[in-house]
Amino acid sequence: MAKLSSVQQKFILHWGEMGTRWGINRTVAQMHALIFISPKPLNAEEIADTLVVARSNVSNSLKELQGWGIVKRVHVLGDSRDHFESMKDVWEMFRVVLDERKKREIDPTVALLRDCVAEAHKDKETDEYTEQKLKELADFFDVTTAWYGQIRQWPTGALTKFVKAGDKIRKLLGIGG
Amino acid sequence: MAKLSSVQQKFILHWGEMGTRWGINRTVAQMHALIFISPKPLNAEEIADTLVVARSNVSNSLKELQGWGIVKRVHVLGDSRDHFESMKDVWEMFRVVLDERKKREIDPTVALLRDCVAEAHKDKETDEYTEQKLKELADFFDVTTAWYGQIRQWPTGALTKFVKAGDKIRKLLGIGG
DNA sequence: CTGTCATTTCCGTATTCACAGAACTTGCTT
DNA sequence: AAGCAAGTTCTGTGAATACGGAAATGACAG
Repeated sequence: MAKLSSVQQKFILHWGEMGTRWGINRTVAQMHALIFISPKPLNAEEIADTLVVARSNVSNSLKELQGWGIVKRVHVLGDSRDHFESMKDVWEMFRVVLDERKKREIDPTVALLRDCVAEAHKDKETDEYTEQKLKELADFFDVTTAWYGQIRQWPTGALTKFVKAGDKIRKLLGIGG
Repeated sequence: MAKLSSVQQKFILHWGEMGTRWGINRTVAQMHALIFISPKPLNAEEIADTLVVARSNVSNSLKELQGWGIVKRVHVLGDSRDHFESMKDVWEMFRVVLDERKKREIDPTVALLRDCVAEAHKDKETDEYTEQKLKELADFFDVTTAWYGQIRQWPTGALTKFVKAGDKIRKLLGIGG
């Protein structure tokens, strides 16, 4: 994988750009792309050579990816160096990322919103309207996270079934469409 | 709203941080927070004064927010200046943002992935495994976007019903849990 | 114990991005 | 038609972040 094919390059560059759009460092995302499409575990040097970035950069970015839980350190027989491979299943990979983002970002946000609502209710300076809007936001996150909590444990493939069952679901819930 | 209450400040700052985590400029997110919790439409100067940022910055950020479709220009009787207000309904607001992100980021990604898969299938340099993984990614996005296409048109409140109907849904889809 | 290889940490530089202020444009008012 | 107010665009500066290279640490073999 030292030399990338045109297709591999295209994908890795695009994935890097996607990363930046979602608050993920470009090279972290590129590294993830590379490891994800690699048929075999890669060591740090291979990664650095392939993407033309410094070893130190690779080291830090690998730690980041492992922090997200989507890349794991593995060992290759007869090679003392650390190797890295990606979580293989796409569905599980996104589930892991979403779980992590929920933990890091959504949960603290809901907590803060609840605090704000409580405080706003007491103080005199905060407008009634503001309090209402913050409450709506908090409720929104509560519902969506509860809902995510349900579907996250569906087996892979259930979502496809769900899409196909569209009408039935609507009837079951008694909603228009 | 020229002077912010402690609660308002806390929320606006947090929302700004959240923005950066999701690839949105901090002050753009702060401005959105401010406009969202404001009981009345705000003009550019008020926003600049309240958040202590330059008018030019406000002008650009407002354009950005309008580009996302979650802030609109409105007029106030007896005032020639432009005023701005946020989309009021939280659910619709997030629907709009998700639609936009799908259009800007997901759709082009799927298109690129399909290109990559097709090209990889022809060329000799790209590993079979890589092709397989890219296909899985593309399929993943196809299913999730189709699924989003369904629930995005559910009326507000349907998601709550959905959460409560958890078991029934699972049975209907014939999946374990 | 010593030397080698792999990895991580540290630090200064470089690149990128955000932003303020000025210049410019538009449109209204008289 | 000149002046003013509001809004936008442009440009240089500053801050934040990313990154490369050097130094340090750790792991192992002889």
